[in-house]
Amino acid sequence: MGIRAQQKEKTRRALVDAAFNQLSAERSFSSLSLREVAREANIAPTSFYRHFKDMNELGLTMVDEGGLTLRQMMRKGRQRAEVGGSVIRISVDTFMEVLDSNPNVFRILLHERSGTSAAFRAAVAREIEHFISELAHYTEAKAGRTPLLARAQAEALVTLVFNAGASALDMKRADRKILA
Amino acid sequence: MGIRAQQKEKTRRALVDAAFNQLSAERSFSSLSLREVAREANIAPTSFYRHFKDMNELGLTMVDEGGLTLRQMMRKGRQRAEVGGSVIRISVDTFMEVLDSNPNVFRILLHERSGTSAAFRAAVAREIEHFISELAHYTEAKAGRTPLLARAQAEALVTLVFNAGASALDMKRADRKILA
DNA sequence: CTTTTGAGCGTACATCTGTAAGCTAATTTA
DNA sequence: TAAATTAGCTTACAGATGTACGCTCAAAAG
Repeated sequence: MGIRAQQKEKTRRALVDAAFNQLSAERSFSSLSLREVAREANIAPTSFYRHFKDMNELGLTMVDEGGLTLRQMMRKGRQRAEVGGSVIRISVDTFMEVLDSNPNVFRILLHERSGTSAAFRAAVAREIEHFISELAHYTEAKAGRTPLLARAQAEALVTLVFNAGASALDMKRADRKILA
Repeated sequence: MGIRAQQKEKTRRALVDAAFNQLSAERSFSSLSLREVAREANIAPTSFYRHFKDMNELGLTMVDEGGLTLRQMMRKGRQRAEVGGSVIRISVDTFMEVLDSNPNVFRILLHERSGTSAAFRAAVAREIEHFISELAHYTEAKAGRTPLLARAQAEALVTLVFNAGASALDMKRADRKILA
């Protein structure tokens, strides 16, 4: 990759990271302005357009990237669990760890799931679907579930964990343990 | 009530209604501006302050009012069901009707549940808690559930229905029937 | 009847927003 | 080496926002 493309990628990353860093319990993606993100990334507002058509495009990138990150962490968790223990227990625990280390990644999925952009909602739904099918395939292969049951259980688990995750975001560590 | 208080109440209603009417799949409460709401209610922007301290206060009023409306409709549904039929079936059907006739009331609860204001999230959580305990009391009294089981079932049902409701918002009537 | 209150208005202002236009300078291409 | 490309910048502008201030005039209070 040429010097030029390399630098461009770096700035693009700075934009994505800046946006993720600005997310918090009090700040949703849709409340971020293009200028704020550019400021945090240390580029001129108008340079933003060299990387994304608009804030919407940035947001969709973040949803995709965030979903991928989350899935990778969950996969890592399941691998660690190969040794033994219930899939559910492991999944829940891993998820709680994710919540602790990457709250903003979860936040954007959670918030935009019920957001105002149909494209966002669809993107989040797609990511959640990935979670479900990965988990279902896992229990099918490892625990010998029938496809139908595996799917149904995975769906229920992901829905529950997602909702519980939302509550957990507002909790202190001690209360999270009880919730888990 | 004096003429004056009467007129004030009328304007206040106009504000709340204006805000509800501006909600849609593409427009969340937090994206509404004070000026937009005032415009829709046909008052000067600065007159808004005669009724609410800020947009936040309006929003909390809407969450409270919306939650109340929803609960009343669900109660009506259960009464209609006294004649016979499963509580679950009736609850789900009633809820779908509500979604059809008052989508914006549901929208604000759904969206602000994962919103950026802790006060909003708490308010929504309180409303959901109301739903749960009302349903639990009902099944306890009518179907003879033990308190613990009634509570657990009510919690699960409300969570599931709420999530399903979110999906249903994006569906056409035919698909909603399948979901129900 | 006189005084006080307060809902609603108009004006004004500082601040922020997205984005258009055009330049610069370094990299890439030919 | 010369020409073309392009990431990032500066300047600029029109529009929107929240809200301070002070006025009016009808209703309420005394």
